[in-house]
Order: sequence, then structure tokens, then C-alpha cells
Amino acid sequence: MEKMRSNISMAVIRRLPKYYRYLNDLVEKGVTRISSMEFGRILGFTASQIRQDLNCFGGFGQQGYGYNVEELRDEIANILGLNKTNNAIIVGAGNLGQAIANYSGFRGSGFILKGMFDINPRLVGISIRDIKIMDIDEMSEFIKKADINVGIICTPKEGAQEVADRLTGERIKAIWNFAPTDLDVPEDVIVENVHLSESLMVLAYLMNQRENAEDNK
Amino acid sequence: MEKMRSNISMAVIRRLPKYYRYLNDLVEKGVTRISSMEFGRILGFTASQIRQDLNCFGGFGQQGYGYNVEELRDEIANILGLNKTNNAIIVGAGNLGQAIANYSGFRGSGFILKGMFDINPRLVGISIRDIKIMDIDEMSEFIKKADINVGIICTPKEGAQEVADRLTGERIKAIWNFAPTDLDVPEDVIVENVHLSESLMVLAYLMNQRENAEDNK
DNA sequence: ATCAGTTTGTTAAATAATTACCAATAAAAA
DNA sequence: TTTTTATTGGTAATTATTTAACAAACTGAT
Repeated sequence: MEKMRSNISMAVIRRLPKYYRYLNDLVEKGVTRISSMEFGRILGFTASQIRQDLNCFGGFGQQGYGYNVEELRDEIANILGLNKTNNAIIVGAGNLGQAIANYSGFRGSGFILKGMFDINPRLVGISIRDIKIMDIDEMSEFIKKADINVGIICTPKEGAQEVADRLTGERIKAIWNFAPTDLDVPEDVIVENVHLSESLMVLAYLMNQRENAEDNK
Repeated sequence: MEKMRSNISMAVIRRLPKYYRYLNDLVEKGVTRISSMEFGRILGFTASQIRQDLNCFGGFGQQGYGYNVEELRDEIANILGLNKTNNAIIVGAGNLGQAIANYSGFRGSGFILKGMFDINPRLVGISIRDIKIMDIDEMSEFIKKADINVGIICTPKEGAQEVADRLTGERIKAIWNFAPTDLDVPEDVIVENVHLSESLMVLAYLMNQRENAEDNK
């Protein structure tokens, strides 16, 4: 049974998926047990950090043995809520929306794509992976009918806030936002941003810096 | 002239693009000056943090006045290296690769897409935004010829490491990695990961947690 | 059983990041 | 010009995160 600590830091939470990914790889390789030290070596973390992180949720290991790989993997899946399903829709069915619709990572995260929406009449009616693109005016009704609780925003930044307003108006619980803007939503709505341009700018910064450092040598 | 501090923390660096984005918005709105307090209110940061962050790179403000919006925007663009151009190729021309190719965020970050590569013969020959998809065997030669220094990996995780090896073999400087795996590269190569599945799992965690918290009320 | 060797969970120490504070100084008002 | 007000840049205090240390406890071998 998990410890009930609700004040886990985001730093810890953002490491959990990486733990999960590597544990999955280990399971596939047939590794049954692992120590925090060896796991840390693989991940590039300190053993201490791994033990500290895992202990936020419970004592999954055993002295003199380490962690059972499969058991730990399942515990983390449980902590991440990957066993629960969430019905999702994509709003904005352009290139990015379509790529996300085809994204295989949905499998295994518990998210199920139920519909796609766009304002562009050329896109409405097209199907991506058996998901029909619908007109955005049908969205509210669809959310109710299909029990949607996650909205994925793949619109340009101009339309994003309005889409967010419509989604939250329908009591959606979470938004996965790919639009390059910060959304203003009620405090009980969760927003996870994927800001590609920011990621790219960080890359630009690091390249630029590296270059400057070399010039100064 | 910038201060020369090379030990800027990643926490600061990852905030720079957000500063840049909001400053651009302010320029567009015609705002000419702003105090750290007002800027913080808009961004959701403390005034202290903004002043502290900016001071890593230089004293861009003025007592009793604040910061000149346009000037600060340009300074940050310069710090981020957005004025320099970098030639990039996309490896993996599936849905995600094509979406990235169409991604308008390249404009304004200084990255120029010069080519796309795939192993799938059905894709080779197709053009996306005037960029021809080539066979991956032509990649090495193309990198030399077209002076490419950035590789964007949009392959499944299975092929990603091999692509990274080929890219670094050609002395590429940086990789923008969308494959759900951590790449092993020489230490002078910069890797910026966009791990969508990890982002999605964090979303799952937060939703799951919110639900648990509500149940315990 | 007993014992040597591992490895955890947990507490303490060290490091990093954020926030508060304030003297110095420029802008704006008087 | 002088005074008041605003606001920075930098330093100090606080808070958060990471790493180190170690007693407790399990494994596996003898």
C-alpha cells in the first residue's frame, strides 16, 4: 500500500516516467532484480536519489536484495495511474494534431483517443486511425456523450485559449497543450504543456554557448 | 556586452524562452517599458526571480524605470542565439517527422530545415514543404555537402541510437530527439529531448492524484 | 545456525534555487 | 533644482533538492 504524501515535488514526479521506461526495458531483458546503485548507473542518477525518490511512495525494496524489477515497474505504473483509462480528444487536426493522433505512445499511458475536432471544413470528415475529424461546434456535445476528460490542444496559439475555455466549460479535467502559449484555466484543471519552440530555443542557447566557449579558448 | 558566466543553471536557461515569448507579445502590444514586478505578475514569477535571472547575463534594466521591452527582447534573442542560423535535417519522415517539418516554430529560432531522411522507400521521393525525403544512405554525404549541424530524430526508439551514431559520426553538433529513448553521444554533442510519453505520464499522474485527493475528502 | 557481504530506508549534511531585502540611483514631480 | 517615488542589482536569508552516511535487515554461503 502506498504512503499518502500529496506534497511530492515536481522534480520527483518528472523522474517517474524515466524510471518506468528503464524498468520496462529491464523486464524485457529478463532482469529480475536490481540495486539502486546499478539502476543509478544505468539511469545516470545517484543511488541515493533513486532510493529517496522511491521512498516518497513506499518501501519497495529489500535490504541485501534490492528491488524486484517487475514488481517495482508495476508499482510505478500504479503510482502514475497508467492502469486507469482516460478518454481524450484532439482539438486542431493539422499536421501536429494528426501526428499526435497516430502517436503510439497513447497505448500504455491509459489514454484513449475518442475524437478529433477542427474548424477547417476541408479536414472535417477525414478519418485518422478510425477517428473521424468533426466540426468544432460538435465538440461540447461529444464531450458529454463520450465521457471525455482530457483535451489535447494542437491549434495555433491564436485559437488555443478559446478552445481551453470551451473544454473547461465542459468540465474537462486536464489539458495536454501543444499550442505555444500559456493557458488560463480554473485551478482544478491540470495543464501539461509541450512547448516545442521553447525546447528548440534551449537547444539554440546551448549550441550558441558551446560555440562561444570554443572561441574563447 | 554580456557578462561571461558559463555556469548558468538549466533552471534559468529553461525560463529564457518564456521571457522571450512574453516580451514579444508585449512588443506587439506596443508596451515599451516594464518593471520586474509587472512582468512577474504577467508571467506568474516573482519579481526577484526575474531580476536574478536577467542578471546572470547583464544589467539590462534601470532603476526607477524598469526594462525597455524591445531592448530586453533583443538581448534575450541574442543570448539564446536566435540570430545565428543552424542547418537541420529530420531523420524519420513518418507522421511526427512530417509534422515537425511543417512546424512553423523553426522560423524565428534560427533553424533551417534542409533535408529529410527515411528508410521507408514509400516515403523517399515525397516532398514536404519543398523538402525532399531522401534515403537514409544519402545522409552522410548530404550532411557534409549542405553544412548540416543539427539532426532531428523522429524515428521509433529502435532506430534512434543508430541514427544518433551516424549523425555524431558526421560531426553534427546537436540533436533534437523525439524518440522515446536516451541517446548515448560524445560529450561535445548537445542533446535536447522531447519525450512526449513522459509528458503524458506526468499528466496521468497529476490526474490520478487529483482523483485520489478528492476521494479522501 | 552463524557469519560475511549487500543493500535498503532514513536521517543528516551539502548544494542549489528561490525569495526577501535594501542601498544605490534614475525618473518624475514639485 | 530639489524632493519624492519607483525600481534595479546585488547580497543575504530561506526553502528546496540532492547527496552522503549509516544502522537495520535481508541474502547467500559456509
